Amino acid sequence: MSTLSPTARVILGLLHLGLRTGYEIKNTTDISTKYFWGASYGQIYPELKRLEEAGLVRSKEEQSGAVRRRTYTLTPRGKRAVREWLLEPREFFDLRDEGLLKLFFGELLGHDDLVELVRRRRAWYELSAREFRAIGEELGPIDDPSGDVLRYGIEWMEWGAAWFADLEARLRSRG
Amino acid sequence: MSTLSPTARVILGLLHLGLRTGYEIKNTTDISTKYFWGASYGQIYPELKRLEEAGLVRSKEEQSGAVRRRTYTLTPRGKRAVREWLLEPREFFDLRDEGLLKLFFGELLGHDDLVELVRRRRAWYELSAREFRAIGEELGPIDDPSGDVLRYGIEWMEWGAAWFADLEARLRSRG
DNA sequence: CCTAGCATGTAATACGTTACATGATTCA
DNA sequence: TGAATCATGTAACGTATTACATGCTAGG
Repeated sequence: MSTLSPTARVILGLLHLGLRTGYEIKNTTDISTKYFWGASYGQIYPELKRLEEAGLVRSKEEQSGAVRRRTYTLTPRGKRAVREWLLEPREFFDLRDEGLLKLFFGELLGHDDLVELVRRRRAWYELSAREFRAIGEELGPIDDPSGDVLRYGIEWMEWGAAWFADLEARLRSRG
Repeated sequence: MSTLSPTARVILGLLHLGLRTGYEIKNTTDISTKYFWGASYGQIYPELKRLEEAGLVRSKEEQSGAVRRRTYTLTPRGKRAVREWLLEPREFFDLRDEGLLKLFFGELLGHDDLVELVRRRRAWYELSAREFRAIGEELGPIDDPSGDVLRYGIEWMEWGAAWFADLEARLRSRG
């Protein structure tokens, strides 16, 4: 991996884009990177603390009324760390896909149960495609790389739905 | 998830297919499920112990010459647990894809570095497709669901290569 | 007044990899 | 004889989720 912890990568990137608090970071990941790079409060807040100790971010306690919040900004070293990370030529990739695992063991299932498994997976791709399209419609057209990521998500899900629809048809005819 | 731990799922499934030792399980996952459901020795051996305590597997110490090995078989309860798991209508899905995360932050990169990121990813899809095809050629035609998983892997990688080739072309023309 | 949202944080627990330790056997 | 492969296992460490605890504010 990188010297930056997994959660640090998404935190620093989002701070670079202008986000300011742990809460904002969590909300943003939940509607954007969640599908390929999740982050939870239990990682975000401790990580922000560690990043400040390491000198990559600086924080300021803000008091607007009785609401206390801590806003973060990148230090020059933090910005450099983001750029260096983005330029590293190795990318971590990890997938845990229980649907594929069940399909791998599909010969342990009867024909109907196998078809049902495949049908359910097709439906899941279709649902995800719809969800991603809804996000796209809410955000409007995005002409930058983050828009490409969303388009990738939509088209991947559409491709997967078609692939599993085809498998489903083949299994039914094998029936 | 399921009541079965993640690693228990692949272990029990492989025992059901006839594998017998922790070592065999590790070797098999390394050339098959690794890409979507990994397992390491540090999980496999302790998990086999736990599964025996739970009564899902039974083990036997075998001594052929001076080689000591412990072979495992499923108990009736173990077989039932596998079937129940396969029939559960929920599948866990988790992805950590650093390439997509970097692309998401692509506006922080200059044009050439962004194109290079996309080019590298296309190359990674192509390499993976080749690797999966090589596995397929080594194993020969497989007319069961595990063969479908391999075909899915190959075609997904081919699709991804094409998708990123297209993005690369669009980025170059945006130049 | 009550609910949703803003906002921060920790503790318990689960899950995972890596590196290390050990030793036999097979085959070139 | 030396490398690869068979074979089992643990310790240290990193990373993650979940649930919980706390309290303010805005709007219906």
